[in-house]
Amino acid sequence: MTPEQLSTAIVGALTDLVGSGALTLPDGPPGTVVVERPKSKEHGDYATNVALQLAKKAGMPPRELAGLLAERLGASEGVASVEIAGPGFLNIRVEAGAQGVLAAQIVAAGAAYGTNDATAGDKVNVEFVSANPTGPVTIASARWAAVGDAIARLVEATGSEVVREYYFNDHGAQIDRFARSLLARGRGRDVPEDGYAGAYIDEIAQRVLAEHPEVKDLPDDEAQEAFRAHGVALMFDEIKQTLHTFGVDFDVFFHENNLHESGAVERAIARLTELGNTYEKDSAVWLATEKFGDDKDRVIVKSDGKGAYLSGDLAYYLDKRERGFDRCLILLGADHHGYVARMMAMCAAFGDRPGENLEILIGQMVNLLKDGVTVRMGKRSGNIVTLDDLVDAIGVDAGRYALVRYSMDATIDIDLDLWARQTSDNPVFYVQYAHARLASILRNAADLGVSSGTTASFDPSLLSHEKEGDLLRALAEFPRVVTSAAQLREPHRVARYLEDTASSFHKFYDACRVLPMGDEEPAPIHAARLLLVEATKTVLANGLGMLGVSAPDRM
RNA sequence: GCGCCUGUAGCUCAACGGAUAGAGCAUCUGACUACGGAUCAGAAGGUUAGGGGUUCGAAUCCCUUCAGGCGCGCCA
Repeated sequence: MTPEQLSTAIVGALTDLVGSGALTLPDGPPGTVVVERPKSKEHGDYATNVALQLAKKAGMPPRELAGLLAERLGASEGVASVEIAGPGFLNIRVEAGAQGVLAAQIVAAGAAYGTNDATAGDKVNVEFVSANPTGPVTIASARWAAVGDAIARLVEATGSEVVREYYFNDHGAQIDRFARSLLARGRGRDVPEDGYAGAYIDEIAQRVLAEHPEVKDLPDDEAQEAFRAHGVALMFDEIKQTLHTFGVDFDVFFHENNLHESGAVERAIARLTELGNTYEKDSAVWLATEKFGDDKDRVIVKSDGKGAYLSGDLAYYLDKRERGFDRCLILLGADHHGYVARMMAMCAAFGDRPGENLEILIGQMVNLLKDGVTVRMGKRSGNIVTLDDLVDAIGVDAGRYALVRYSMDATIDIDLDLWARQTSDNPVFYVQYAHARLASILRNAADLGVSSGTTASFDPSLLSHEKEGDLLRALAEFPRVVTSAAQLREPHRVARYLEDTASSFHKFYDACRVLPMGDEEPAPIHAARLLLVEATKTVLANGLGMLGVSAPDRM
């Protein structure tokens, strides 16, 4: 008996009540009902607050409505008891057998358990990282790499077609500064005032010279262009490699230059003009964003005739839409939050729906603590902590998990010294350990010749121990956790869920012997528990997979 | 000055508007001659920054004060 099945049963009960005239609901019964796993066991296996929600509409005191429902629901198959509690909660207990079958269902579903097709047919573009190729991937970008990829995996798990995209900004003043810095270092001069410092600039300059010796003899202006082209290429390869090592692979690397060279920018502006949302003032072209909720209108073509920064994003957004994406997600750091209003206004100016066709997710910053002190970081200052550093220090799994475990709304402090210790302070070990332990039980079972048997021989009612029930209920929760995490774009919910489930497993393990001891003959209870072990392993592996974290069989 | 985010246990953080606000770490007390003790059982720890409001019910929504972070260019 899963929460979904209970929900269906409750809706059925409501429909019956309305049909029999015992209940009046102006809007009819709801399509689904929230069934939750109560925090306290005294509140049953599952609980629902429907009676509280519907009381007002039904014109009936909540407890009375709850009473009607309890009567109907109590007669349902698989339901052991229903109690009315507090202001009108329904506390439901489920029969062990009805709950235990879930173990077999999970094992049968395998890697598919937890996935659904709720958003099937949606084409979703997830743009993240998109750091300028003027330096290595920093720890700040690392957060978006981990979170963006996890969101992509989650959205895929709910049935959408997802493209991971990186917007490669190879056009503009930042790149000019980068090129000038390379030239300076390549010629043994100090970097310009507004240039990029940092040892990596030297390295890149030397590599460019080593790979392209002819650059050495070019005049400054030509050499600078050569440094720009080769330097950007080198930097970009490095970024791709870093992200790949981190388990993040993009489907599309979109070059900003394309937009400028293909006339896409002009086309986007023409489209907005057609829609009556641009105007000229002070010999510049403006986009009327204020009427779509922005603080003020924005320049898109400067008075010198050059496109303003926003013009590239106009064209880029239009391009994504023309490529058929229903939903465009963009992950940005909090230092770009000021950009959201104008982007949303731009979306509306195209006649699209902000929040639906365009979703901008703002994540707060990552602070680093070294020796208990916040490390101040900046590419320009050359004081950089990179994603590679993070991976070197704590590995890919711990790194990804640490970055994905927290709500994006929270700034996080990563204590490098602590994480570098690789102790079990990191909750990922707790989850991975549970998985390894599960794998170990299955190995031992194979050695002992114990098998979980076939679904036919599996007796779900044997899984009647309190800890088995707790674990089964945790496992039943997984699909809903995935769905809500995907909808809310909050992968940290999956991480928290996995920790919770791992905990339920460890408690079960402590209380319930899975394999026969000594000369004991294998009995149906061993087979049933072994199936529960397999089901748990499946859930942990699937969940970790959605976060891009490995599920090791041994540690 | 305006905008966005945050403020929850000693620390790091959870909690679709739900019941007694939960985990981990740290602290204290217990459990290993059998499936991985990287575990488990228990204790202690809170005026959810302060103050109003909305309702059956608020950490969550609204108003306000305070504190911190990040932004507010015809820069990119």
